[in-house]
Amino acid sequence: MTRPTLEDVARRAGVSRSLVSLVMRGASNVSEQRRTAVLAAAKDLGYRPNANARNLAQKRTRTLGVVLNDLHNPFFADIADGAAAAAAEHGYHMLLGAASRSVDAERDALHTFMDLRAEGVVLVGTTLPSAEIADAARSVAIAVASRQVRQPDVDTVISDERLGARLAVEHLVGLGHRKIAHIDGGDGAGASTRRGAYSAAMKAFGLESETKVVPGEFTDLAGARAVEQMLADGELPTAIFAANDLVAAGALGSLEDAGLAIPADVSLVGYDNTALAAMHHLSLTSVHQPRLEMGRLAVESLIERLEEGRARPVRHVLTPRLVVRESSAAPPAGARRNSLSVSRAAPIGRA
Amino acid sequence: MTRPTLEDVARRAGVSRSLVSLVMRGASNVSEQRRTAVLAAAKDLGYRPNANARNLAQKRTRTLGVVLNDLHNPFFADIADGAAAAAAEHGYHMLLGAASRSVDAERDALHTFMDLRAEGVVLVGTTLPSAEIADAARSVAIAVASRQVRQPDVDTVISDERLGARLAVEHLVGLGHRKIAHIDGGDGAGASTRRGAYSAAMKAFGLESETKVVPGEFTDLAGARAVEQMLADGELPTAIFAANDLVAAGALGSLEDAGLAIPADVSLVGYDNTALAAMHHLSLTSVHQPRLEMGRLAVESLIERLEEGRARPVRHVLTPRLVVRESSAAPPAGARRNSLSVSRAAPIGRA
DNA sequence: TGGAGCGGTTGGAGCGCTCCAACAATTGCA
DNA sequence: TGCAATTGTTGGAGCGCTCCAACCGCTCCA
Repeated sequence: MTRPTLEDVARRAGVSRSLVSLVMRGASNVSEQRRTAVLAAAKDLGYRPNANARNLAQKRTRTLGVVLNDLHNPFFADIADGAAAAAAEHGYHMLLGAASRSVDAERDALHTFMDLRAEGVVLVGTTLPSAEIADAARSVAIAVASRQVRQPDVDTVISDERLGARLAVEHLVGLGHRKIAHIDGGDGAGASTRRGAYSAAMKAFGLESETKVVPGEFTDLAGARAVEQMLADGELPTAIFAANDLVAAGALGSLEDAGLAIPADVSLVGYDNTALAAMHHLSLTSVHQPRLEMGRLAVESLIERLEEGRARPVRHVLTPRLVVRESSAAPPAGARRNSLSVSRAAPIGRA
Repeated sequence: MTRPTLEDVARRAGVSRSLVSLVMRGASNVSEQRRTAVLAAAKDLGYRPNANARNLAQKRTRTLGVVLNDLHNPFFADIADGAAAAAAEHGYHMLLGAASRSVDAERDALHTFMDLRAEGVVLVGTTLPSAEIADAARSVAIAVASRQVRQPDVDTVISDERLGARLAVEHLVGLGHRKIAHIDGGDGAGASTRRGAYSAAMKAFGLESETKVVPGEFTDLAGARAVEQMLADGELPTAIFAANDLVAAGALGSLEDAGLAIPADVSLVGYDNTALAAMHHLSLTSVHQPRLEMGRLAVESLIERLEEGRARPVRHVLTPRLVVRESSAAPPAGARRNSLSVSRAAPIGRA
């Protein structure tokens, strides 16, 4: 598999290496005759320029790396898509590195990009210690998406979590709810921020005393369990604000199994507005984050650093919005002053 | 951001470039004293070897590229995870290229990897013309996962679709179903194979006359629409074999909305056994493909080519299995000889 | 008629590394 | 005691490209 080089093409076309190089780079002042000769020779030989040699000689790579904490998270996938679109528009190659939720894998991917001399790296949802990020930022432009990192030289793109939680709570309060519980994401990435934002929102609406956080994690099973726990404790609220859509979906399942109707008996709000929430069958009210936009801004921040020489770090805080679907409505008539007393009925909907 | 080179490290440590190179590559016969001196100098300077220069000089990269047709497909993500694990075990770097379901983006990613002189490339679910794949295979080792490609020099890893469909149909037949419809994936990747496999399975069980393909695509909305269509036509079968889990989920929603219970009134089988199917709330019986294994085998095929010099192409056909959950059961009592006559009831489960 | 200017082309140096032959310093053994 | 073998270290060539100064042959115009 020894691939042809510039030299081979030059020889076959009867020109110098330099001329071939010019043609390959699409230079303008090359005679049409030679250009076609070179192109033909290149095609015959199946020649493709060696990017390693080119990068070395040019001292630039026009490549951006994106490190994804988890390939399975649709939220991250959207950010990557947004980043890809922006990279393409600006004429950069984009490479991905996937870390299966392992810090070591994240570090590996970051180092691989640094070694390849990627000009910038976007870290998406990574759990790398900020000191390491700051360290890397000394030799490559770095933007962090979907995580708070306050470091000089590191750009960040996040969405306003406090606002997101407030939108959810406000919506529910507007519908007449007071007992609004939060099933949290445990120690998942961003869970504590969201939990805090929920508490703050409750307080802002004078519902501090109704604040209730039920421990969970970012899975549907955790959502289901949390609801079962609430049912067992006889402390079901009239509305649940779940840490994300997956948790909300799990909660919904358990509620229906318990014979409760959504949203007639209990309202449900998720977070992230994933495809799951949009599913006709679930139709979850959910807080949307502008994911594509986040990826795009991360890349554009890098490009500002690279091409306009910006040095001062930038923080983008994007505005989430609430997408209202069918999982939220006014609380049941009798529940406005009291907590709903649950009569466990036989499951319906599934025989 | 001009990064330090070997030369800089050598000067600072008071040794030759060669010695630094040896240390960086972990060579054994270097005195302990110099090794620590070099390491210290490298650390002070924040030195990381330039992979471009190294790859160029070494004429190898120990890098594999993975081109994903779609970052959002959890099926592909699992294949990538399997590939990553195998690559790491064999000491290769793995880079991802994501194409948002665009052939052009797939081609771009493939070419980027070829230009970087990746030693092998795994194409996951790509829609690239086979001629192009064959062409690329002349200069880099290529394995294709989750798609049929019969080309010399190209390894393939697929799962046995005919068996998968047979498992689904067999399961339903075993439960007593005869009217088993298929909601297909339209012209999505692999949809026609699956459709054919369904027809073949129906025939194998002597149910050729009951064969019914309802057109759809790989979305939950299509699944929902297909069911609505069947309801409108008054031709609801007792069981539905959906092209994938998303379609099954959509179908389930429409069925429940129509007041039908799953699996009491209609049984449902999905495909891919995604996280969606496993969700407590849906609990879909589904055909599982060994996805991680597929990724692993793709990478191992490449490594056989690279390290053992295998030239003859290899085709891995993996065995799917059925994961039975709660969406399938025996057909309703009266339905065994006749088609179910649907009495449209008010939706339940959701008020 | 003799430059200046221009489009097109070329050789050579250099990018940061590896690899190899060669060498210096030590050790082992006849 | 002499020489081979061994261990540790080094300079230089070369990987495949880009970039730059220089050059060639023309045309154009003073």
